[in-house]
Amino acid sequence: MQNKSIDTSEVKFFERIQSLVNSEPVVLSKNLTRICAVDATYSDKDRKVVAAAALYDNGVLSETSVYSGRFTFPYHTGLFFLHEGPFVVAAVNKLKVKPQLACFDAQGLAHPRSKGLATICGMVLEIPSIGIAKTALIGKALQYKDGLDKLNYKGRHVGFITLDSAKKKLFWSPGYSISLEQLERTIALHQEICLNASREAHRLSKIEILRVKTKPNLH
DNA sequence: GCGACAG
DNA sequence: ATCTTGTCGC
Repeated sequence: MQNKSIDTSEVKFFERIQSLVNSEPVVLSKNLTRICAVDATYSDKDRKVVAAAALYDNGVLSETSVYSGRFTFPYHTGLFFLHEGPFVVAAVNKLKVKPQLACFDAQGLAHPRSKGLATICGMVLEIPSIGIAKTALIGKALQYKDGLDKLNYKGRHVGFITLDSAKKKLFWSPGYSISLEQLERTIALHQEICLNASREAHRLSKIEILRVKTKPNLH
């Protein structure tokens, strides 16, 4: 049901392009203070989408942005970036201050073609990025450290698994211009900021779509 | 071959 | 994710 609106040749075509994506990474800042998260909320009935970004500076919310639009490309597993990417990228671009790290509610490396939305969007933005997903798309858990599992796929380490404050699993994977080692360090040092920013972005996009739905003429 | 499948 | 009411449980 979810992929009936995409032609099989379209799927193959976009998957191929995704596989070929490759770009020189920028460098993750040594002094990481500006971290943003971005999320989107949908109204499937009228195809409206609102993306919201929340920027934290030194652990404090410093700026937010919202982008409202209407989606055309449907959700299709593995091609999520085509569905949501344009909107979350637009929201991050509306921030006046450029983040040093962007967190996406999606996969990065932990993807069948190693390049989920977090990877693609970080590359488009030229901002180092990570994916923090609530469920896994691929891979299995391997015990690693206390409170930190590794996510493995086809014998490869592709990410980490943590538990949030409600003890629900979170699947972290490197996005653009970030190594697994840098991701592990980021989790150790900035996990709470990343999750606070994600919650704030989620909350804002939810609030904003209600406003958009109440005023149909504004979009 | 069949099922699963980020949001 | 969204569409949706009441309901079960800590």
